[in-house]
Amino acid sequence: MRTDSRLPRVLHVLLHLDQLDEPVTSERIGEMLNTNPSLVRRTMAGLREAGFVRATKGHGGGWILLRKLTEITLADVYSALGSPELFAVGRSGDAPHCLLERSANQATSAALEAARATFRAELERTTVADLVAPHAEVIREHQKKITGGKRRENAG
Amino acid sequence: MRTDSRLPRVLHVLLHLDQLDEPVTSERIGEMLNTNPSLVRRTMAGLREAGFVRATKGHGGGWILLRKLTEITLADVYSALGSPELFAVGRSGDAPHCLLERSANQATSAALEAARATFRAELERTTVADLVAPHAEVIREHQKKITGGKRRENAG
DNA sequence: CGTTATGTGACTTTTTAAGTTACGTAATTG
DNA sequence: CAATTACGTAACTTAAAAAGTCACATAACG
Repeated sequence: MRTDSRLPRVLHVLLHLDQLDEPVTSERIGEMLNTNPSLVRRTMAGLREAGFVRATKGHGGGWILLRKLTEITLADVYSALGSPELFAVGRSGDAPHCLLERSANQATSAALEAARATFRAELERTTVADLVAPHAEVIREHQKKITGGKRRENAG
Repeated sequence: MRTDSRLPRVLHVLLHLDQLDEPVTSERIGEMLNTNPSLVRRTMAGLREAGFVRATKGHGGGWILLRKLTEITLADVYSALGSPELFAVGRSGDAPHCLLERSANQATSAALEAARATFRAELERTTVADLVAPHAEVIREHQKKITGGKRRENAG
């Protein structure tokens, strides 16, 4: 399969939504992600169902954040995407008859599950707000330029 | 892409090779793996180049183990396969211009790299011989039946 | 020499995310 | 109300990589 890039993509979107007070259309998000609105809507659907964002229709509609980024972990986001398959490597078959094949599968699974646990732990201990913490200053500068005089409250 | 099952497959093969004193043809290995000889040869090529096995041509030819399974770690095997891409999940692009996208990518990469390190560590601390340690007794019994009275071949 | 078996290149199949198209539904504006 | 905007979603196409297949050259053995 092609590499699944939904996680970094929606993280990217959440960070942008946090910077903009008005609803952002799928069209504009599509430009940010270099893709089209329909795919954006499909990808964001999980986040909507999870209650992290809301999408409104009609004029002035689009996507808005419902929760602070400090209250959303990467694990939450990953789950909202349906917990996509993490690995490109896997077992050789389901419940094979051969004992040796089962041993080979078990060993492979053990290593993969250990890796998955590390991945989950890493996602769980990181909030979306944490992503930009290292760049907080740069981003704040950048945001000033964008929003000009308008006042804005930053989550995180 | 389809799930990469080369690691468990070659582990399975190594375990079988360890049980059989004579060279095993790609044809027979193909039966064990439910695939065809050509794919077996391609998959095993890395193990040959790494010096773990040798393939001999002609009558009575086939694959034999060159090293003890206690001396081969799963990490060795994985490397011999060319260290296939572990993850189905990945970043969203290469060196994106947008700062927020980069942050999203970095966070994703951080979690993936942590998971990869765990995977590697797990592979490194396991030898191929370890895989069957839990089943040593059962396998020893099984092997007796196979090599016992009749000279007979093991399926799958 | 004939048979067996590997080594390898070229091609097809399979699988799944990504991408695309189309259209229904809902909300806002005039 | 009508037009426009924007989401929601179904259906389809594209892309990429492992798996699978086929063909054939090469080498070893008897």
